[in-house]
Amino acid sequence: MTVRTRIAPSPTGAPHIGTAYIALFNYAFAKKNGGQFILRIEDTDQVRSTRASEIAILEALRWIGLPWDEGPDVGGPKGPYRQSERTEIYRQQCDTLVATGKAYPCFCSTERLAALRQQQEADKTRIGYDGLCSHLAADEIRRRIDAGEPHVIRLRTPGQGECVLQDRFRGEIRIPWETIDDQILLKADGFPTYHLANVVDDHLMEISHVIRGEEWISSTPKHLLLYEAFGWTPPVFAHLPLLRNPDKSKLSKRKNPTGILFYRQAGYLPEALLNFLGLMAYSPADGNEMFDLATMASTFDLDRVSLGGPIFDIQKLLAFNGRYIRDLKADALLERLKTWMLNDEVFSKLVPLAQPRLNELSDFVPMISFVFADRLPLDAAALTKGFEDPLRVAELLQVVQWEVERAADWSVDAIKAMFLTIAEKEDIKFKTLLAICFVALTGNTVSLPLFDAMVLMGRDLSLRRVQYAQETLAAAGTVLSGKASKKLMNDYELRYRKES
RNA sequence: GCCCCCAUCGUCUAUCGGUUAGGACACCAGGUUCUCAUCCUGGUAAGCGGGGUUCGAUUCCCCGUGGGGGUGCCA
Repeated sequence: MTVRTRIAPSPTGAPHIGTAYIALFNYAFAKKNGGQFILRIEDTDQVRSTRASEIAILEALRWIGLPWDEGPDVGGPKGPYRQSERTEIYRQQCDTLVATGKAYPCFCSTERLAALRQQQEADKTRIGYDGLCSHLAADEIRRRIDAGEPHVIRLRTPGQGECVLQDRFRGEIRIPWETIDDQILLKADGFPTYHLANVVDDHLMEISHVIRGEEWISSTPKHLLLYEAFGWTPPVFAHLPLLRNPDKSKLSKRKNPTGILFYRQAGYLPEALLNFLGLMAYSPADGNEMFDLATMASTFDLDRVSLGGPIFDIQKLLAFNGRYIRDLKADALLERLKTWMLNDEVFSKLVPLAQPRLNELSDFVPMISFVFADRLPLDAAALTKGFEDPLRVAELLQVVQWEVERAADWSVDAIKAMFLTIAEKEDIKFKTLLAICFVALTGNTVSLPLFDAMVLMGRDLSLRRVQYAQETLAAAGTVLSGKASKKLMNDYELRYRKES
């Protein structure tokens, strides 16, 4: 049997470090066995998926150095590799399930579902969908569909007994069927959910081993049930432990830089990052901590994967990165610096911004240096200058962080519009808001045009700077209490999201 | 609440019943160096608790405890 693995990211945001981590293990396992590694884009969420995010994901994976044998850009025999281009396949497959009674149409409204969820929450009996539509008579189903009533397709689950699944790392896992409700397979918009698309694609693309995050264990019974319903042989499942924040929670951008592109921008070497990721939940048999991708791919052993959730410790990554940089020959390092940021492409953007502010040529480098830095030395007092209540600054930075995360587009115009919105909603002068941001983003009260600089630094580094500023305030004792944060978030959701 | 997973230094981990429990990052001390960094040497630091199984448990089993994940017309 040919080993085929895949990484299946969802293009709904900045390419995540966790994606690279899972991809690395899939790649290593496939290559160790002379198999193929496939990239599949899971863009079944029409609302959140963007092409920009997809492009960024491919760019990030390419940068970090994990090549795929088949994918949306390079094609392959089992394409297309973008789920939004395969909807007809899912619909057909789903029809066969409905025809055999293994799945059924459900007409329940989202309102009813929300009420049901609320009720179950109150009764402390969370069991999910109650199966109201699972016993509808055939003629009624016909009638309602013909009437054009919106509906979804649900998978019929056993409701009793238990699902016994084999995890490559953990062995047998037993999950009672009664804890698994009738999962939606096809949404009202005709798009499949992850569960359907994932199973259909893994089968059609002949994926032999599904190496994915631990977060998927609890939905594996649904997947197994689907394989059975289709009469297909399921792949081997291997659930890797999740990367964690220092506080042990699932790695999140709130507490860590999680964007792959942040690491590129901050000046990490892709081979160092990859090596470090390969140390998460894994240790090579020879005990040598420093290894390249080819070595990992040729010696990889699933039996050497450990299951405790590893904390993504930037401190150690930094030390690794330093070793990699120091091991470079000087001329090779120079080349790295050029490809990184020190090149004419970047300078040509910077020169026109700096020129009006130059008196001596030697002013140039100090003026632009913040663009090339990771963390800037910051002074809490400079951030809160002119504000009676420093907590107000902490709030504003938090709002800026959220808006930067959600900005649809990363251009000068979009960033300007973003800040105008914030100034208006926060009832604060544009100028006053920007003063804080100048300090946070550039480390100075006077600097190059902020929005241009932010475009050059990229979203991930800009975001990180805002977080550094928040940390600086926190270190000076200006911290939003848990309660205040929560209130701020609710306020934010209401004022920024609902109306826009 | 319910279901599932996990558990060795602060962190990443080695150990696949018998070890002075090893390495790496961080930290501390010393040395090399015009400073600093690098580099070298040394040091502090761990088997969550309780029951079993066994001649012997960090290792196997059970129960607690702790942490994590899931419980979406998100993946």
